Amino acid sequence: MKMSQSFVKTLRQASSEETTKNGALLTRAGYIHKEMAGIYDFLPLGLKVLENIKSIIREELNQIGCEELLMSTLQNPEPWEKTGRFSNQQVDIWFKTELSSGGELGLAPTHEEPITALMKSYVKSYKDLPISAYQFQTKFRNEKRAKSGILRGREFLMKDLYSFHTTPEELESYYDKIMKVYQSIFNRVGIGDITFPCFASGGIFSKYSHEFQTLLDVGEDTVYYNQDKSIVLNKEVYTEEVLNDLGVKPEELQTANAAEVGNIFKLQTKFTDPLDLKFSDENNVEKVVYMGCYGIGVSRLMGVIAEVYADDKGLVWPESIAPFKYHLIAIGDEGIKTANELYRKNPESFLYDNREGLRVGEKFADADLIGLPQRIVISDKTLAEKSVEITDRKTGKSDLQLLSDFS
RNA sequence: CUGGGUGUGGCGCAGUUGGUAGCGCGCGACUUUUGGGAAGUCGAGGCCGCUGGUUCAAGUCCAGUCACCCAGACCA
Repeated sequence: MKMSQSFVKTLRQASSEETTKNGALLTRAGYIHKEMAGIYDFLPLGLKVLENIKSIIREELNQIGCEELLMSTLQNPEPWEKTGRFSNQQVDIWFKTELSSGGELGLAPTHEEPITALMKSYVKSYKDLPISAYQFQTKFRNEKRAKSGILRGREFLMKDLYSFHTTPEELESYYDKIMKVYQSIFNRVGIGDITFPCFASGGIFSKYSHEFQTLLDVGEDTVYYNQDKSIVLNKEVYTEEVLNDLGVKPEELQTANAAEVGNIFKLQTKFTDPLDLKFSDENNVEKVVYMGCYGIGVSRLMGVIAEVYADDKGLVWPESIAPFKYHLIAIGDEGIKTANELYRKNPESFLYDNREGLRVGEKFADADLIGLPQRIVISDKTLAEKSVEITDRKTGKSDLQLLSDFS
């Protein structure tokens, strides 16, 4: 991408409304634009990061046989009424709207009901199971208090996966499988070492669930963990009973702030029962389908990663999700000529700061702010060595590398 | 939702006891500069969140309303 061709501009100062690193830096660097509290646009660079995260998730899920689909945002109240979740008393974060004919609709805050209803068209026999289907979808939740940049929004991108099984045992082993896949996803996006499966409340679904919590100062959750972090539990389930279940004593636990980046539930028949999703077994006996659901807040994850890696100069992206690998800056006529050639050969790899009339200092500052893994500078100085200068964003270390290595 | 705070050019802010707005950055043009956010000259840009009220006169006072921020509560 050539910066001269982008409508986006970096900002020296973020709006004072952005009080977190992720909100302020993503705004300044031109990744996001705020519409309203908890409602953001993703600009070209931000979209690329989102897409890169999605690709990693997609790869990992497809690898274990999950199928991707895309469901509707507008929700028919009918299946939700069968589980009691259309009522504002039960679920108080609905955005609702209506048809011109007067009928009521909801904007999906999640998709357990519609996907269970959908599966009724396709699940008849034990031969049809198991099924696992996921989507990347914009969810709407009328949060009383949106905050922390893109960490808690009213409109956000979520990956939601649902699995359907013939027995609780099959659900159990699938759940364990997803747990491992999630670890792998969080490793690949660069936060594996500070992200842990965490015992949490099952909410209205079940006694316990697992959250994936990333240790983070601005995280909204408080977690307790032991030394090697093999046991992590959310404050909301910090009771004597739970500590006994897990076999830990209070004095063995430390506390930290954390952000929930994923959550997995064994729903059992919580939804399949009221929505009447059944199958016939080998003996032609009708049974209720067992179900699990597994979420990752994709846009939140982007914010968490920004927050985790950012330094005082700006963003620092892990290479796996960076919008581009290289930030290209040319100095002098010869430098520009060489940079143009380099860019032409492989435009996908470079964010090329070819803006005219800027001093290099500004370009360097913007490169630090935007946070691509490596900055490449081409000038008379480097060309004299038939080289380019490569600076690692994270360590700040510079090296000359032969120009020929890039062709 | 409860408590506190804030709304003034794109962004950050200042506006004394009421007398129809100013600074910095950014933006545009030109000149000189050019390996870490340059300098000069000229210039554009605001019915002060919105509505109503008090007053000869409201950015300033009063009431209402909306939005945003923080803390808490909530969070499938």
